[in-house]
Amino acid sequence: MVAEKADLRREAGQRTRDRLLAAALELLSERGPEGITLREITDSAGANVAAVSYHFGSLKALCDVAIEHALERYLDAQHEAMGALAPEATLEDLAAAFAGPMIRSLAAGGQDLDVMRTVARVGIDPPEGWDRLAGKFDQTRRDAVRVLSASVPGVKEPELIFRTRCAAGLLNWLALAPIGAELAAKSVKQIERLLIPVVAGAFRGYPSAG
Amino acid sequence: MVAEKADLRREAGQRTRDRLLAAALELLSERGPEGITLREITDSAGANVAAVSYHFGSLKALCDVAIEHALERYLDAQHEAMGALAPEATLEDLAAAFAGPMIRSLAAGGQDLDVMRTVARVGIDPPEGWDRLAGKFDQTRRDAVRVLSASVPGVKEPELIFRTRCAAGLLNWLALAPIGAELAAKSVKQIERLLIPVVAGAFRGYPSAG
DNA sequence: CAAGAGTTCAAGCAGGTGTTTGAGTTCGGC
DNA sequence: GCCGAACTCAAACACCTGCTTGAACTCTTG
Repeated sequence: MVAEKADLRREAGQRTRDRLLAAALELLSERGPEGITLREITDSAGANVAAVSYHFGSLKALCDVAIEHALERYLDAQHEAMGALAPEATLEDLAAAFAGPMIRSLAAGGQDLDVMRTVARVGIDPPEGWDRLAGKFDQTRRDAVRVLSASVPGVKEPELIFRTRCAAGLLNWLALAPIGAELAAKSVKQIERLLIPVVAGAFRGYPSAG
Repeated sequence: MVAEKADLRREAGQRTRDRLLAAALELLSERGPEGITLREITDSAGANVAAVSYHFGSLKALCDVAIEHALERYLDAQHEAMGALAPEATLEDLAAAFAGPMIRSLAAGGQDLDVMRTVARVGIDPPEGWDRLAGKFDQTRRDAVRVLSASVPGVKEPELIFRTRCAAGLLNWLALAPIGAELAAKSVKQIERLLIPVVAGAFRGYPSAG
């Protein structure tokens, strides 16, 4: 309780660092790492161009940190949703948990949605970004397959993984495409009513093998 | 049969125009309109930078023409596939027709896949691009809903449209994301075996209302 | 108070951007 | 053979890119 001196210089520095990260996240969610400009970020954050070099070393490093932060928040949300699932959960339970973070982010907008869109872009914009981060999605995929293998009999694991990746891809598409923006105008309940049957149907497949 | 003089100047001009369009299409499919460079296109096409201004007026105009061409080829393929469907086609028939062009393009690669990816990017990269082209997708959507309304009873048309857009979104995601690249290594038959149950399942929804 | 670390800032750098220009080449029509 | 149209080209343009620099400012420490 002693060395709690408020070093105002460091606090101010942290604040501009955070503002830079927030501005970068918002712009990354809109245009991706390639469509972003150093001056855009610093203008939006109310900082000098040199602040990026000072706090992060380079524009690319700032983007990497912002993306990593976003991915962390994304995975936390997914992990929390999937972790609460019992192994004998129904397909609808699984679909609701799997799509839950995206549905809530769509309805909420703001930084939550920025996070989802930024992560979604990882899958399409920079080939090297995906290579570095691909492994991070394994856990959620395994969580889903665990439930699926009970709920969708007669379909082998590689195919269940494929269906999980399709469902994730669809959700990512919603985060980025105009249809997601239209969806975002609705309430959580309305979005669930529309989306969960689709996700669950994709999981189950047709004709069903069981 | 008379005025068929071969004007070599014009033919040569058309050839560089076509090379520019082909190079633009390939780069657009990889990085989208924002991630593209004039010199990249002209280098790849073996043309001078001024050729773009001469033949198209500007880089943006070249991209617009390339995207429009791609969209045309895309819609032709979809229209052909969906047009052959009988109103009483099964859900699997519909899914096979709906996903057919994408499946074949994934397996074929090359310019066919470039077309699909370029069109897919229209949905996410430039907000104004979608506004201009959104109407072009209505016909295919109506074709799908026509079959769906018979095969998926108890679900109203707006929801059927939503499911169709989800299916299209998933296919677009496959065109752009790494999972599509993995899929592309397989044969048409293998891709169909994996993908059609997912698309048909998304169309049908779960639990099925009928 | 002076020394110094942490942070911000205007200015400037080399290099890349899309576009224009004016001369140059190639060919058909007279 | 010569004119003019179609086309290509190197050079230059004004602007924008990410990044660095050296001086300033702010606050802590001694």
